[in-house]
Amino acid sequence: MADSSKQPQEAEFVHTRTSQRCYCCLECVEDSGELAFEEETEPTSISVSSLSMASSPEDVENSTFSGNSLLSEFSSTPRKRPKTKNDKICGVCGDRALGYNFNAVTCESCKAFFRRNAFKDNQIHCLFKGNCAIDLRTRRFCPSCRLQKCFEIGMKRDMILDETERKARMAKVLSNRAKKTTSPSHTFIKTEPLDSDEFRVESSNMGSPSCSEPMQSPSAGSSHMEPVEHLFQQVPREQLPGDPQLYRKLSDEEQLVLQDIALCYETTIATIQELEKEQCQKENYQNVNDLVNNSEQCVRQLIKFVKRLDDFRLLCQEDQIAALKACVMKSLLLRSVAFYIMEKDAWLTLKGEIPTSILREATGFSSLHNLHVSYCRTLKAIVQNNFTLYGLLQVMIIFNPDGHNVTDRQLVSNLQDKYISLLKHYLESEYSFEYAQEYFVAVLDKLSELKSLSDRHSRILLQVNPSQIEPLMLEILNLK
DNA sequence: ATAGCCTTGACT
DNA sequence: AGTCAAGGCTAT
Repeated sequence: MADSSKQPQEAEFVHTRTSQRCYCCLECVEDSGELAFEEETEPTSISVSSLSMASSPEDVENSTFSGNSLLSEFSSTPRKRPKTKNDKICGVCGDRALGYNFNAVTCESCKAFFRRNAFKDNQIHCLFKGNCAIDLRTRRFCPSCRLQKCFEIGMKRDMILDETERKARMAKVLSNRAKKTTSPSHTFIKTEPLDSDEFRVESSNMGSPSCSEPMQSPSAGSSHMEPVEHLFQQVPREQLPGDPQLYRKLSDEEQLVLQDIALCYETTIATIQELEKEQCQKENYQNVNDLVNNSEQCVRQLIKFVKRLDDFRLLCQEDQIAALKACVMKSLLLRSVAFYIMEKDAWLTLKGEIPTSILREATGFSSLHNLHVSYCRTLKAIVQNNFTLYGLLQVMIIFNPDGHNVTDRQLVSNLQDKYISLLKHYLESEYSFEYAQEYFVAVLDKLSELKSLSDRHSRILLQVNPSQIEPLMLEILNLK
């Protein structure tokens, strides 16, 4: 999903992806974004939207600048590309440029510079007045001003692949290489499994990969947990009917959408799994402020996910923001399920495994803790590590017609319907018409349950001290 | 650390 | 097949 599917311009991005995968191709082909892109004639303008104070979307995502606005995250300010191959000039230093790098025309060296330094903006400082001239000769002298100029011309640091995406990319390269030398039978992501161990964590990282194991370690035996035998029981694979007629045959388009969603969700969730498992650092989770701030990475991943979701672009900008804000808490909860380790009653986080008890200790609410853990266990029993299901759930959460401040509720509802239907089809294709029903009901049941749990969590936000909350979280949770 | 070159996958 | 835009490698 990483790679060059990340296109430099929002308008083009929509078109590129939708022209192949989206249900609404006709609309997308003639999408006004594409037309606007062609008609735009001011190549060097830096759009200053009256609605947006941020100069670039990554201001939002990384929240290190002031004046953030989520609006800028979804606004497209297309610039026309240079007409010919050879008249490209690096927008940073004026050196010869070969093409777009991270959304702006730059030379190779500024491209590499940006890749190395885009996330160090608060570590490097100008030794002069912060307005050093940057040209081919002086570009090395002041990294701070060079980086600032990179941002000014529109370079986007969220286009730099993160560790997970890089690994995915390398995995693909290696897999292709292997294919060339050996047999060609390899699928990168399957959409079948509920019993899978293709949770692509290195096997040792998650303890036992099979969460359906009816075992509970002694350390996990808290009283609030349902016994495993009360959890959703999957139909053993050998019990499923053998006759292909009893399964739905997904259309090519449905398969593509499902694959896309699964991969999207997987890549935005896998970062943490790649990290080495360290000892728990409970001191990082002492109060609600810490809980909120430690969720920032998940919110960034959520933003990445929605940005890759074709249908999300069908919403107007205001609804995109509204839908995003409205789904944050539920999305975080869903992620907590994905990161939940049943055997240990813990979550895998950036800082290692954290026992779920931190939720009780940080908030002071053991009832909330019980509810949350119970939710993790019950949903995990259903979804296990199936990214297709997580992805579908995430999409259905995003397209919530009841979302606060959403204006075009009918459109949002229609989009949700589409994915509910896709979920049903998917389950029918995996578990047969006979068994799909109970999965379907179970999944939707958990989806509706999410609302009350999310409301409970939202209430503890009253405890936060806004002055101690990261800007992105302040904005997205409306804590300002 | 920088910058040029190379390899690669996605897309046209 | 060609183009584009990612990341990797490596001499400086």
